[in-house]
Amino acid sequence: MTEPMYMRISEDLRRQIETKELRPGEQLPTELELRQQYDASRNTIRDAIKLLIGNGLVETRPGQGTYVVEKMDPFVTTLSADPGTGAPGGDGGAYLSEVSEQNREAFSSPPQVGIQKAVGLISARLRIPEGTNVISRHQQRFIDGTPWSMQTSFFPMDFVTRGAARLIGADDIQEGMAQYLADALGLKQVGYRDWITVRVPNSAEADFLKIPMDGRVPVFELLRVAFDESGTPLRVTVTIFPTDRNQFIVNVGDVPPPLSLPKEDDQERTG
Amino acid sequence: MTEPMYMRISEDLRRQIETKELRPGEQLPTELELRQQYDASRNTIRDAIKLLIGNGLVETRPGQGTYVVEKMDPFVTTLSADPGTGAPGGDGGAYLSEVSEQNREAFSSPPQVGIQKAVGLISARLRIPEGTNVISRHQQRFIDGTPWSMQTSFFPMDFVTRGAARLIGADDIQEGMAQYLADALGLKQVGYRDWITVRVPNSAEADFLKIPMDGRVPVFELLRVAFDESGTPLRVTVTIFPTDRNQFIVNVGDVPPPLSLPKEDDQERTG
DNA sequence: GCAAATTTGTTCGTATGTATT
DNA sequence: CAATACATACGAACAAATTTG
Repeated sequence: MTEPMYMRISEDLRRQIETKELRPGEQLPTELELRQQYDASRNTIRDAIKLLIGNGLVETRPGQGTYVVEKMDPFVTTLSADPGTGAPGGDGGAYLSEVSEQNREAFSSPPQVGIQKAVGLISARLRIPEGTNVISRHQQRFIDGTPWSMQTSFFPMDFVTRGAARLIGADDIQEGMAQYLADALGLKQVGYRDWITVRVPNSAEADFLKIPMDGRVPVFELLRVAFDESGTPLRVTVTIFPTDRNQFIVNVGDVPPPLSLPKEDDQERTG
Repeated sequence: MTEPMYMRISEDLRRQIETKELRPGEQLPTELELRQQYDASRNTIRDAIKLLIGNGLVETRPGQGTYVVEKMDPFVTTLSADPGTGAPGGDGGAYLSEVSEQNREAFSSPPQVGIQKAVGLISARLRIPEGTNVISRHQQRFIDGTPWSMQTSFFPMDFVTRGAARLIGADDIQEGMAQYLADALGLKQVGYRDWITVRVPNSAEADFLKIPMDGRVPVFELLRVAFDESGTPLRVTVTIFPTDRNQFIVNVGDVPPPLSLPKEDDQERTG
């Protein structure tokens, strides 16, 4: 009796989904039907479904119903690459190639370029005074037509005056940002630091990523600071990924290639 | 008018917190008071507070009230270490030393050791048949008295029969697991792969980590598979971290040491 | 194209349970 | 034990999105 009703309902529905009693793509009973099945109020049913959404097991479509998510393979971003070699995963340059390796169709919107004053976190990470102008480049990304991530990169303004004019152009930099900064300014990127946090989306993020704006689906915030040989920050990139369809992998040392893409989302009870 | 009321209330309260109008540790008005202030129902107030909890800005204490979280510095786990050198962050061995570097007091519960049958994800990652016996070692961890993470490691059963008897002892392995396996079995760990996902906690996790069990605070699930020189998995470790007080850092290539611990949680609007 | 029916989203009100002071 | 405050659960109404006739 100690376990709340919404949790028991959620666990029962989860079991049905994991045992394929409810198949991917299938519609769950409506809230009204579930209310009758479990003899609970509509709000209690909705509390139960919220937990399933947080687990990425179902999605709700207003006006239609609640559906078991198609086992859309989660997109896996590898944060660590062979140091020195190819561009790292998750970064602008490597995005398209990494996606195509997984037999998926990637698309990036043209960059929305702007100039703004660096404040707070951005100025601190770029190590420039608050209020200094910075270039921002914002892109929205899709995989197989599904909105996947939102990325904004920030560069010191003087990169442009020193010769990297394409930074303020609204065109993709095909060769990759690290390569372009090396070519245009002689700045050699030797490493980066990623900082991973989780929070609830703001309304702009929820809107683009097609996730509920009430916080049931959190987002990863990946903040990447790239450095040159002298340890000077070259750029700050913030990427937002919805947690219901994104995962990260970090390889350290010698590791064998993955056997296959993860296909199980099993919740092993580790407690 | 398009933005729901609970969201506008949440944003107003967030502004008050970020401008220190409501100071860390301070109690928010009670739900009843907020209901009067914003002329909203109690459920709407609670929806607004849910978003603040998801952002790690406030916490609710039943019977007491809702409080602005003390700017408990988030614990930052570094997933990538100098390859070859010290034990990696987040793993059992390095946990205590990494924490003390941040001037914090760490404590690990004695391991709860058991033998269970490998199923699903565990057997797949250890590359052993389903149903094979594995050793599990479970620990709960605290920092400065606050529950911080729950970790369970899984080892093939034959490690014990081959000489690693301490694996089934309920004592800490002080020298670190990688070192012990090298000493006892001659198995040399040369790398590992981390796989980061986010989900809602189960009731056991919510109970220990002192987070609401209704999914307002998600958890990181960090799955680490360590490999030896031949690419054979040595162990699988699953660690659960509540997202409201944990962050990860990944360093790739040459990066300068962090200037200081992150102290700002500013939500830069990146959209 | 429009209206009705269906389904989820938001908001209100109320009552009772549980934890803390 | 009583008071306070959050947690759970019930019921109801209207709005917004979608599908169907």
